[in-house]
Amino acid sequence: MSDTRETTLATALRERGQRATPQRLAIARVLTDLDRHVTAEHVHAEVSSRMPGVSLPTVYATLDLLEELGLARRVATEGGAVVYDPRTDEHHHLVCRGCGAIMDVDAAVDLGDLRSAALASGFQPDVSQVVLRGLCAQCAAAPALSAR
Amino acid sequence: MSDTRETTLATALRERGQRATPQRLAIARVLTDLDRHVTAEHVHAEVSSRMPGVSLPTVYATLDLLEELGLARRVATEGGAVVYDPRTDEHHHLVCRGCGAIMDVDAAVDLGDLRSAALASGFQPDVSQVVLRGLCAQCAAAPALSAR
DNA sequence: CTTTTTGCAAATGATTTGCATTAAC
DNA sequence: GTTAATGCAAATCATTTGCAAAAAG
Repeated sequence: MSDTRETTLATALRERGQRATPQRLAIARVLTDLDRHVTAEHVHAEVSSRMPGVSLPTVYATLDLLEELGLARRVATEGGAVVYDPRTDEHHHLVCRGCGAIMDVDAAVDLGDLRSAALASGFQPDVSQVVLRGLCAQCAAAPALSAR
Repeated sequence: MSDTRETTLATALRERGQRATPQRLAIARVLTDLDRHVTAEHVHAEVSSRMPGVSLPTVYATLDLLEELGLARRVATEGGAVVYDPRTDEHHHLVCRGCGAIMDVDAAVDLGDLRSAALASGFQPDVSQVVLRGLCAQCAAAPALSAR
């Protein structure tokens, strides 16, 4: 099944006139294997253990590419941290202001009115993203740890 | 009325054992005067024209402080840009993937289910934020300009 | 063969930090 | 007088860029 996935990526790349390099396939696989929110450094560390020599610039470029292809989503927290999310289905995020953890939430949010308002102003929305900031269970229980 | 606002800020600061310095008051005033999404550099430029000598680190520190006090909101776009928003009422954002512009949208979004799901997992949400990515009217009209 | 992609090293740019001086309270 | 806040310069950190060498198609 991972072969299928890789073939899919390889095909998608070739259709765009781009090349299915082993680095790109490895990075894509790492992203789905880790299956959580990861930074570029994170991906680099993991891919390096599997395929030594892959450079950080290549990781950044490939993550951008995967986002363009819709195989990953870039998530920015208000804190400024940027992570990549292997889940591409519509879901939302909780960001803890204490420890910075980012968690998925599966709950439906009706953005109909918002999209209508956007369209009315001439804006053409594609992706949407909802972020709830607050305290995660651990940080709420131990407020001292999250004090500045 | 701006005096009232400054007094409010000064009072809030003193209650926290912090000092109402002229720099802080000036930065807060600049934020409300500009009344749009601004970067720290932006604020620095404007405050410098009114009160030469204010340093960038002070601007950063003060913007953090204002956010803590609930007088400004930090908004991070997936592109990585960080801006401060003087509006503290609940509203949402449109981010153009062509030119990077950030616009406000006033439309109600019912986050009830999302908040419930968050609470159910032990997370205590406070601020919420919805971001819609897409193309603004200008970038949609002139796609060549936003091509990579 | 041709063109893209890579890795390296260096550049960039935003934000933060250390520390002595200054200013609030 | 005490303590917090400022300005400066330097440090840090993530991300991007230029370019020659390597690899994909």
